[in-house]
Amino acid sequence: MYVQARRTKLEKIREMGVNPFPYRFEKDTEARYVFANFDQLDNTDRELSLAGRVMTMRVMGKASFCHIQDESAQIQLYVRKDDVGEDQYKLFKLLDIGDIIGVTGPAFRTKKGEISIKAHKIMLLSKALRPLPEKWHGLKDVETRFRQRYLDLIANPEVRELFVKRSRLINAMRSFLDGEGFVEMETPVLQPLYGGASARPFVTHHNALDVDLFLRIADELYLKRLIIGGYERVYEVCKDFRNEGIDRYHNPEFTMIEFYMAFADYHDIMELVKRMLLDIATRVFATTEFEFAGNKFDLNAEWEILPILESIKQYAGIDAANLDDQALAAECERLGIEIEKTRGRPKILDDIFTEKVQPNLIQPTFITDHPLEMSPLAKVHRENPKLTERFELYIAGSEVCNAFSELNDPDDQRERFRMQQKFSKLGDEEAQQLDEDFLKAMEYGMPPTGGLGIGVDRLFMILTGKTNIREVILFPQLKPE
RNA sequence: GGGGGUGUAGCUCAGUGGUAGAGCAUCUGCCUUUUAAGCAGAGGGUCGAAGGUUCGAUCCCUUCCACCCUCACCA
Repeated sequence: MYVQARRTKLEKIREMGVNPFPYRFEKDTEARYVFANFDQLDNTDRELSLAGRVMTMRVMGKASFCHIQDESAQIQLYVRKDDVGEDQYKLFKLLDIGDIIGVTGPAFRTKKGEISIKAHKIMLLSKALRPLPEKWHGLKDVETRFRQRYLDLIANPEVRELFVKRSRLINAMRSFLDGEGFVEMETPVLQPLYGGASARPFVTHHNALDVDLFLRIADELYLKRLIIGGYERVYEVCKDFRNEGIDRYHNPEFTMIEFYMAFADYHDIMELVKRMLLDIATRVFATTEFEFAGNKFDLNAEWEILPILESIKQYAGIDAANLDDQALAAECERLGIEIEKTRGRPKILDDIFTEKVQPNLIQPTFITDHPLEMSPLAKVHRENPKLTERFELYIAGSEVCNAFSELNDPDDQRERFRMQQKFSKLGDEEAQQLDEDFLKAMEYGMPPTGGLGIGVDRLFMILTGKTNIREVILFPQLKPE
């Protein structure tokens, strides 16, 4: 019925000889500009052209007010019959909230003190056939907000600003890396083998080749091929796809940024990522202090470096290095940590870590030197053959990134893949695949390299205090209606 | 997958075993500086879906669907 009323108006507008969907409008001013420069604009004859969506209307017999919203702000229009003429005023009365219009006229301040535009000309730019969510209470229903994100963006300016921030954040990362001499590369989304992470993939099919292909779960192995190819600093901002559960920390497609730096080790990467996060936080948010889920942290604080076994000793009181598997399992039971007996020692350690250590890591903390079995792409620790040179950065109890001194010994890499194959046979659906093509590449010689991946959505959540990933992804995955 | 919650007008929300309510939006009339979106009046509902209990269900019961929270799984 709402739609019908609007269609009737649409016909009336057409009968007046007005095209309700014209082609362009010469917009020269943003609403925000008028507010920012009102002192120079007030009481001048300067004609400004603005355009935006009608958000409010107060229509009276011969003079009316409305607000239009453009990308920058909302501004009031004063439309007087004597100023715009009989026909335009008639047209104005046929407008609805939601219509997109252009206006030309000078800026002034009303009796009540609101900065406004006195319309000399009004132009309908697009007729809206459906009513907008109400303006006073706004749009709150989260399902509508996610399913019809455009309504969320129209109704909730802070959401519009949030996604601009997201864009700026990614831009800042690119600009930081570019400044460090990195080059952004593009690697395949469709891969004959999936690799570079432990996760279940999406499978698709290429008809002409008649082969199954996987949507990438990471771009790691391709970026390393580029390091082998002679680029010394590469990165990629990429969408990865993981065929796993959806919850407030996981969306099936998500954004990663990975970078690889030849001749560097994981210590260099720690230093680099710290500089990078400080740089982008300062540039995008103009602060280093944040709060996420009630936890305050400061990127300017000291970033502790804590080997994972040390962290377990410190927070769980378990000296895992000196315990055999049985004793370890007994300790878990004592602490009330449920473990699956079938899982190997690394998984048990991971469970302890997740349960007892991770929630305590509020200030930026590098957790380092993970056991070998957990890290099939990381280089053996130079001082302990059971460990790898790896770190994960934790902030506010969340993992933000994962990095290694990259494994570049092809024979060792082959062994690691074989170990993964064993896990796979034991039923680990996330075990990594043996990639002969990648091994071949490495056999041509890969320089010592440090590499890192940052989950961009997670990082952005932490920096904006959003505790649901759907708040930071424009079109999050939902079940079909 | 388990537990808890939500689903009522375009939007935000009340409510009841006896044919459904408010504010805003919509429609009509009035109005040349209004504004929580002017004043007055009017219209508007498959009460998430299907079944059951009942003389009668939006309300009680069952199943299903979607979303939120939480646990599990999972980076």
